[in-house]
Amino acid sequence: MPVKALTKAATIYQVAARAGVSIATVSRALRDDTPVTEETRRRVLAAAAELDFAPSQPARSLAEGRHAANGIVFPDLVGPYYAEVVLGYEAVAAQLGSSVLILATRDRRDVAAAVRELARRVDGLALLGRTAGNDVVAGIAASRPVVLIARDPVPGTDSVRTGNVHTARALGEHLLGHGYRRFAFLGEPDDSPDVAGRYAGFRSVLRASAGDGSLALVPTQGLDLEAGERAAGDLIRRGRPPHALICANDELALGALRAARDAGLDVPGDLAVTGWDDLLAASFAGLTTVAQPMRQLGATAARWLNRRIQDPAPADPAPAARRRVLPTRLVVRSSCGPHPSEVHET
Amino acid sequence: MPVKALTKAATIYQVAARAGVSIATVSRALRDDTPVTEETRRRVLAAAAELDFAPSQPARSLAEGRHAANGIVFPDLVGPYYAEVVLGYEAVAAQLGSSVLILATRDRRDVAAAVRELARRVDGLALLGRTAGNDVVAGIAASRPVVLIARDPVPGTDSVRTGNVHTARALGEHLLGHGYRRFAFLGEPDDSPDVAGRYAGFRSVLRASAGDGSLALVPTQGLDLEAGERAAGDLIRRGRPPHALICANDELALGALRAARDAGLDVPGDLAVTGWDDLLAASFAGLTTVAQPMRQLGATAARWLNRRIQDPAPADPAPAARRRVLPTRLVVRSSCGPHPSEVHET
DNA sequence: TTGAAAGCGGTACCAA
DNA sequence: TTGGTACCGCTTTCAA
Repeated sequence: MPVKALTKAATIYQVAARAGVSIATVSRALRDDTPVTEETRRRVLAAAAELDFAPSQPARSLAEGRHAANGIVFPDLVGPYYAEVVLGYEAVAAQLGSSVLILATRDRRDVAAAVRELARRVDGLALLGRTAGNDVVAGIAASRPVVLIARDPVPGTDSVRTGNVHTARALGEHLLGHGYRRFAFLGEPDDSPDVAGRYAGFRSVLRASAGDGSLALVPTQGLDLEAGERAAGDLIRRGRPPHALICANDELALGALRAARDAGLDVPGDLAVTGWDDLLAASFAGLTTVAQPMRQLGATAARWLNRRIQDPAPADPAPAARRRVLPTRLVVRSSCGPHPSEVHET
Repeated sequence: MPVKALTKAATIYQVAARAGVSIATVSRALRDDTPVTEETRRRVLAAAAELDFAPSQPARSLAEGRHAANGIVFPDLVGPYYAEVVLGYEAVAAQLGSSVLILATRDRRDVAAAVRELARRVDGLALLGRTAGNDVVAGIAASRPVVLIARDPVPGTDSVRTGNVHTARALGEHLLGHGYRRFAFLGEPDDSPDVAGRYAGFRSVLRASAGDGSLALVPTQGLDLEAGERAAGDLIRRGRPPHALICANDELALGALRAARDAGLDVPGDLAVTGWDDLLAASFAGLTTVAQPMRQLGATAARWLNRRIQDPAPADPAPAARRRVLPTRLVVRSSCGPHPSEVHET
């Protein structure tokens, strides 16, 4: 079979000529809503098929005044967290007839420009985490629907997130139940609202517990495995480690587990460790952690965007921003102490 | 600060009017390549800024005859594998000035239609794994550059993949070196060319080794953790398990580890287990496995597409399809026997 | 250096 | 039910 040469796509004019009708009729026949004789439609479809015709999306977007595409911006895609969110977003967007454009801000120079550029190509936009400044968000939200995911709300903009405080409390109570009293929190609350929420929630439990518990904050450089290993290692070497190490996420916790192992400490005997996210690796490391409905985050964002795009969006009585906090779930494993497979719902 | 109302974007005409020039001049001033007086440019830029002007991408695409966007199709995004590939792709595409559209075929009804639809929106397309039939690929490749990633090559179409046979051999030799003789391969070679390659490579080692080794094929339903757990569990219960279980990927292997643990078998004492992919979880499970340059797969695809799009693409002496096989690396851990941290490059 | 105008490939209104 | 045609918003000759 010979390799077909790259052919430039056929246009609606060629189809019209071939079918012996006007381009208006071709357009109608192809978008089967409008009145067209069965015979005419047949001829048009035949011509289109012969020419392997596919309408130009830019032309269509220009004429229709919509992109039929949504965007999603995320910091990264390593670790299942963002990937799951993106997946949930894509699934719903596709189902609602929109393509999905992605933008990873990872190690990009000018994030603001990139986000604005993306905005020019989509009907609506989801921003995951702290990927762009509030000013950028506000600027974009002025011209098209925006939904914030897992991020501090910006006035007038929709946002979905998962609960941190509530489950952090549940975690704290669980650990107090184990009898631990000296805690350390691994992570930088200033780095992300999620971390801040987790820290705050945990701290509030200790405060409420009649003061018989201490909590040290151990800031980390980032949220990855190496950062956890380093910070936990330092903490351990400094002597007199806490009873329990609350890590802002699973990667930090996995790093902490490594550090503990390297230092010859038994987990949870000498040191209890907990994480957040419930990565696959957490299950194999026996890590007590918190599971989040990540896919639902993305799905909700996509659904909301679709609604905003559909609706006329009344300009003056500015529509109230939607807010939603999805529930998370405490997953108890062995790293926090001896009781195998209890699971708390929150 | 009041919430700004959704405003329809300004057009080039409004900018032109405001700056007191023609739209042609605005266009030139904004794409700074063409000759425009400094004074004129200043006025145009000012007007554009005041109106918060951003050119319409569909209009631009239509006029320029290019989308300035590439697409990537993948089965899923769970597990780091695809995510990494997508990330590598996005990074390079962005750097080369293209936006990225994604399409997850996961549980979609009409994949072929979705892929064709995506093709209408991009200048070039990368297909990851067995996401669309060869006929669909050929059809799309006729009109625009396509690169296949981790998939059997289609005549006339570029493709990048990682090596399977070679490293599978290295793995086989390593295990023979451990003294194992009775092997089982977990996975369905017919499911994917990768699995087929790994199986073939491993088998060839045994064949070459003077026949003193046996290899049973244990087909699985899919490549996920549960499938591995089920298949390995069945195998173990059937009695007389092999010395070593070669799993087609890490998820299967992790499942097998669970099954072994549940059956009270010691790994690697009673049963050695190996995987493929080097997931994060593999490291915590002490799993011997094979690491692949996933990000490079995506990056290479993006780079090739860009080149194809740039070049005139001579139609008649049909340009030869590019092929590349990226090297993989054997990662030896504890699950295959007692020698802690040796690492083979392949 | 600038402006006028012809596309780019569709959609949709208005007549016929 | 169909055709003619005016847009959609931008790029890019061609002249001035």
